[in-house]
Amino acid sequence: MGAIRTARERARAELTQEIKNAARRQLGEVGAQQLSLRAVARELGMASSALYRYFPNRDELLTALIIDAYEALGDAAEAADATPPPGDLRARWCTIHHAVRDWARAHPHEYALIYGSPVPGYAAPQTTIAPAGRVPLLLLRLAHRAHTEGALHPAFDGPPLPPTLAGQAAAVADLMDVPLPEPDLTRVMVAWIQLFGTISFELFGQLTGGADPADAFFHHTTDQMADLVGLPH
Amino acid sequence: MGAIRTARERARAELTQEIKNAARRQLGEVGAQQLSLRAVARELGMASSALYRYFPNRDELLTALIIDAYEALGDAAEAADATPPPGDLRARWCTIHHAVRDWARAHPHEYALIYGSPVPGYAAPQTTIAPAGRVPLLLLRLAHRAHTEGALHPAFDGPPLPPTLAGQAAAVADLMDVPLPEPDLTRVMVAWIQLFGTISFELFGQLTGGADPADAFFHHTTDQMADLVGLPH
DNA sequence: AAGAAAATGAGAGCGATGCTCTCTAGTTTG
DNA sequence: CAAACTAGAGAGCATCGCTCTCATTTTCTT
Repeated sequence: MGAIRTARERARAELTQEIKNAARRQLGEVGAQQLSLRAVARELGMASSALYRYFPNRDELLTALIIDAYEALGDAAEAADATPPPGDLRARWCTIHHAVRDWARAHPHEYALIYGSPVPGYAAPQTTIAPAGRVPLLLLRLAHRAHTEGALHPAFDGPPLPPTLAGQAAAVADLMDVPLPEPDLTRVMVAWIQLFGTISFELFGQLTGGADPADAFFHHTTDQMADLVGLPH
Repeated sequence: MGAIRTARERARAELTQEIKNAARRQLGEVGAQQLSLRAVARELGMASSALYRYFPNRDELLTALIIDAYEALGDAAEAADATPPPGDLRARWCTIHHAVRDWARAHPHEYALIYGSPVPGYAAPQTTIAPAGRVPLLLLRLAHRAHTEGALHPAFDGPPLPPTLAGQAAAVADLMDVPLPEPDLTRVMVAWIQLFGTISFELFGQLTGGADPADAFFHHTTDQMADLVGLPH
């Protein structure tokens, strides 16, 4: 399967990559809105119509970039997660958080592509769901390990879960294969939203005039969310 | 100043409004990306070039819509805030949260315009800052009133504030004219980010397969954040 | 090995966009 | 009333996404 048989297939795979690379470069320069197939073709020295042999339309190219971005972010988070001692769950939690933020600030347009407003009339295809779940999965597993070690002690209980929410949380636990009690899982979801909410606000300028630069605030909320979730010190 | 002198000025003011209205209608139908000046001009029965007498370019039109959207959201939040008994701070908190979510779901494209990824190469002009602060200001004032009544009791303290963050929080308190202790103000910021982070995730499809529909989750986190901030029951 | 089939790339072209320029008709101001 | 200003229309430019056709090259089948 991995082996590429004919020369044509090899050339096709390479050109597909080169197109994505050129597109990603332009994405970083002018943003998704201005990304133009013709400009990509120009950069590669080919006719614009030839691009349509590789991507049926502009949206499909963007979708490919979206998936790549999710994977790159997932890679960055997992690589960072491997740095601290595996048993130091809080250090791993914080390291992941900062890795996500660092990646977002290093690739703002790619971040905007996956966590900004989706292209209108564009529904995220099934293929994006799995890669999009990598970061929350990391966080869930950390909490789960703390839980199995009996070391998960949330800062406060909060209101009890209504049945609907408990059911959804159980479904997520099942889907992700992370058997965490519903209230704990819900708290991780809150922390997950806080993580990306903070980064989005920072990148999209909502923090301007408030907590900008946001380093201190981000560091603080990362810790606070670890407390909320209940990771040990 | 409010009085419009000449017939020409009156006509200009009206046409400016009609252009914005038509643009807002199209925004709701096709989204910001596809919003076309020519289509707006067509709808109004005028030449596309005539639009440029009113808005120097497409971005300026969008900026006008952005400001209107912030104001509409602020109006919705303030109107909702006036519903519960003024002394029931927790009810007001929850009502504001739900009003913001309801407005966002009723006007997803306008929400995406102000809380999605900003148009690339587009910096939010100064004129958007004040209207953008209306919702967080409401939340801050609620917390402040609870504080002056001695009724603000956060669910947990969390880590102590580093000096940088304390300074920024103090600056916000000063700017917003809400003299709230820095740790309390920081907690309100967390809740504010949680509010918009949750709505963005819901609207932009990140919750798909997890907490979707998000009613139960949203209700729960609203309450949880009220606990975190320390509003009385 | 030879011929059929499939994939690839180039070019022209369509309808549409944002925006500029020029010209005309009308309004306001001194 | 005349000069200055303003609003609108129309033509035009460069660009875009995308389609269609045609020639060339590669692969598959016999």
